[in-house]
Parts: sequence; structure tokens; C-alpha cells
Amino acid sequence: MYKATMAVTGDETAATGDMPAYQIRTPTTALPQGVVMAASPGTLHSPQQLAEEATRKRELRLMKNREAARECRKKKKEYVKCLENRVAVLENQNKTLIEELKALKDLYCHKTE
DNA sequence: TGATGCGGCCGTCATTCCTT
DNA sequence: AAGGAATGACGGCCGCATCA
Repeated sequence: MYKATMAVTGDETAATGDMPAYQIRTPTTALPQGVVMAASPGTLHSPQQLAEEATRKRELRLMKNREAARECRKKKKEYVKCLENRVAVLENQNKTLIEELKALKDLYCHKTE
């Protein structure tokens, strides 16, 4: 949703270049706390062990995705806040420019009279 | 005071995007 | 192409405000 908007405007770039900050994907190497690495697949044999491994993998995936979702929402909120700030700045600039234009018009009118 | 609507947060699933 | 991370979409839960 907000990604599409970014693609259109194309000027909300992060310090890193042409990529918006909220889209920068930095690979995380650290495993979340409490996560234990499984034995290598070659050491698993019985259906019981295979089922346990599948369950473990699923729980790990869910846990990682849970964290990712939290992080994603956080980034999205920051991005929206950033856009709102930008809107405020641009509105102020616009206001200033309108006033400046008005002043220049007044000056010009008085000169020609 | 219970019913209802609303907004925010969360977890999960499905899909997209990126890296290797 | 496979695998993992990021994100969109959806539904559930909770707290708060409003109303009858």
C-alpha cells in the first residue's frame, strides 16, 4: 500500500541512496533467544523424529514471522510519521511562498501607480 | 449498565521480493 | 530455483466512547 505510493513519487529516498528507509532489508544473523539449532537432517530417522522436526521448524518460522511483523509495523508507523512531517514542512513552505508572492505583487502595483 | 461501533495492536497465512 | 525476510490481508481481542 504505502510501497506503491513510494514507487510513484520516487523522491522519498533514505540516506543510503535510492531505496526508502522502510524498505531496506538488512539480514539478521542472530537467532532469537531460546531458539536451539536442530540436529542435521541426516541424523533424523523415525517418523516421530521427523514430525518433531517439522513442528520445531514451524514454530521457529512462526516466531520469526511474529518478530518480523512487529518490526514491519513499527517501520510503517515511522514512515507514516515521516510523511506527515514532510507534509507539514511543505505546507509551511507553500504558505511562505504565497505570502512572498503577495508582497512582491503589492510592491509592483505601487511602483506602476 | 449492557449493547454497539471504532481504532489500535497482535498473530498468522499468503504472497512478493531479494539473496545466494 | 530455493530459501528466507518483508509485507499485505485478514480475523480476533481489548479498551474506550457513545447511546438507549
